[in-house]
Amino acid sequence: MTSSATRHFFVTTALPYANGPFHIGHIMEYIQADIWVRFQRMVGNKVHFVCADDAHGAPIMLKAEAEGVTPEALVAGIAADRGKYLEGFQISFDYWHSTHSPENAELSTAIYRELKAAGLIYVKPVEQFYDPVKQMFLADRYIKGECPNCHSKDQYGDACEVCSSVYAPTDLIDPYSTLSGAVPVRKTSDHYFFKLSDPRCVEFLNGWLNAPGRLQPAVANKAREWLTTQGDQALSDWDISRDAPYFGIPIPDAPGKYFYVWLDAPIGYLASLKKYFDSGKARENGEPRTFDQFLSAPEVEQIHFIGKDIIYFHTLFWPAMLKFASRKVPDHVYVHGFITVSGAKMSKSRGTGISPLRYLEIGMNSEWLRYYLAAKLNANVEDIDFNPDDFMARVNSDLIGKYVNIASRAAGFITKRFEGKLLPVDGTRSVATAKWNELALQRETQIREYYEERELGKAVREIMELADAMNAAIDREKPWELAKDPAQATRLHEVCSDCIHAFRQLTLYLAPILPRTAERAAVLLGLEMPLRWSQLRDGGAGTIKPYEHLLQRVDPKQLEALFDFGVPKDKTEATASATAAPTGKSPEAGLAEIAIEDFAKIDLRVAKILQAEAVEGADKLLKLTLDIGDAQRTVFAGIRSAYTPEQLAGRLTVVLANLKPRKMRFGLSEGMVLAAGPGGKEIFLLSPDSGATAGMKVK
RNA sequence: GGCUAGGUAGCUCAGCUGGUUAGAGCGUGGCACUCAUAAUGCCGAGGUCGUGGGUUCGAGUCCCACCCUAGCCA
Repeated sequence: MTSSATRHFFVTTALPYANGPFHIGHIMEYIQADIWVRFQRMVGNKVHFVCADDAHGAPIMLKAEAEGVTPEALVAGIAADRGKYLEGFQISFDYWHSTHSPENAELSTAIYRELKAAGLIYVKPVEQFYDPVKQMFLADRYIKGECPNCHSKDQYGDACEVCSSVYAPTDLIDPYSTLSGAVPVRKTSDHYFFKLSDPRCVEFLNGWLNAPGRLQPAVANKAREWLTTQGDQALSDWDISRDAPYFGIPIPDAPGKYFYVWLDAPIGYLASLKKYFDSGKARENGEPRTFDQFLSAPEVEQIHFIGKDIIYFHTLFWPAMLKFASRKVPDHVYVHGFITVSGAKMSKSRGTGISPLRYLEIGMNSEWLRYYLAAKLNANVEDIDFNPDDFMARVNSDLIGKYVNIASRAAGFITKRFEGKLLPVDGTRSVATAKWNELALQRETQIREYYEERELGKAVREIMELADAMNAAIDREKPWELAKDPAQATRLHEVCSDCIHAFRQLTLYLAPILPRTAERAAVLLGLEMPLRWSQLRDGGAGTIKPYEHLLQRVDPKQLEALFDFGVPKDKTEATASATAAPTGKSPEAGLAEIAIEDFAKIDLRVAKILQAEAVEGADKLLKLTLDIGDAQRTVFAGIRSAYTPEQLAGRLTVVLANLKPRKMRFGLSEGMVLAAGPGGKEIFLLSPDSGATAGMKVK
């Protein structure tokens, strides 16, 4: 029952850069947005949900060149793969387009012309590094050199990774192009700028940012800080042009100039929507208006889901661009944090993180992930952690043990004893389960609000509380005992009918998160599709089909397979392999006594460190080659924060030689060197007194 | 370095504008039960709320400093 009028939404997720497949972070964002979108549809609102590939820019141009294909072909290849991810995770986009499209070129050009007409575009010469071999200007990331501050070699053009100082690429000592190796030359070229510092922009943005409820408070704060900072950090104008060669959209009346990819990327939201309308798909979805009518309609709420890394573009440039191109501005930008894996930041280069494709390929249920993420997501800009043990516990306990279990406990009786027939809901009956319906409906408003506010974790908690209450009520009624007494048949029928009605309501509450399970449950229950929030109040008599399992449990083997890249399952293991002492606790407090036989199982030996080297891609590990007397061993030790390779080579230490070898991403670690200390810089490697030689047993 | 957010039971997280013995779920210990995908129910154990100061009759909740984590710095 919606008392308010139907709302109309235009919803997007951030456009993924088309130089590679989706990673788990993309999928998380899509799942978050998709759950919200499905919820809105269920309560009767109209949503048009689109996205597109972000196809332009130098990285794609260069990658295509490296692979010997055209940028178009590269992007098409990426796009061809998108569908299996989106279907696999049940992301219900209405349209998926590309920024490399006629619609986007048309819209970008039009918006640019309007900004120009508004007096917000100007041209200014810019001196930049230029690669004389590749014959192109170089973005900061394509220039390396020696840090002007700490003199570390091979630092990028914008900041030093060693001393963290920030500088201009022209400050680098002995700069070189990472593309050709050539020494870059300075060259001047005209660049086009969007005058964000214009008082009109600043005034507009102040108003836009401060509109109540528009942005999450943390996001509004951040944007306001950017907007109001004075001095050399003050808001500056935005360089929106790039010189040829560039894969992008040509700037009108400016030969050899292209729009910077970040100008046409957000316009891609509109381009995708336009294509969706022009292709007739919007009409199929019940939207009679044209693209222009819809986009400019005041009641249409325009909403962007994005990650916290691109707040700057979406809260300053994007609304300002739209405003001064005389268009409607976004109503909300909803920002989420990143996903970490076992507490470690995911990173493609390090190979950590979860491959969404692998997740699907090894047969893991997409709804497990949808549920797990929903259980952890909130409306804040907070990172959330994917923890394998937590994942399994959460999914198995909540979805199987609590939710599905309710149907599973009652359906057998209904089918075998009552020919599948349900009694209608009746709160006046004396059975313990009869009151539950009322309880479930009391929580409706709250659950609805949580969905609306993107407090998915809270919604899940609320729903699971209901499931707990039902399971407890079933235990009070003991249907298995009622079943033994023919005189109690009616009572049994009442209890079990209540269970199935409860299952229907829980299914509806969970449907935005578990669309496929909800659909299968709907078949079982004979519910009309698509599912609607109003079916919470159905509660009549009905007939169900014989029950089949709707969801499987998470199998630990699958989780192992998911992480079987040699990545340590939890990052403490990697460091623990080097620090034998339990941190912070005295041994007598932490460990039980052992017998001498136990100690005899431990093969400790003096080892000579023949070689020590940093491990590329692991900032905590050193790779050690050890002489342990009769053999050489490779050991990865998490001691890089305390030792440099030079300090270690040649010295003696103690190694646990019969530790089960551990496969790591970087290779096999065949032992553990002993060290003490809490970690960080305070790690102290053990050494024998002088006279000891490699291979001697420690006893 | 500047800024932002966070640091609460083994794990994942709630704790509104400061107010009686700090909560939940999972895990764990015990008991019960067997309808249910080793599912469910009942009872219990577990926290000096990052550290150190301060304000207050009273602080996880406000202020200051510091430590740690993550991110942003166009």
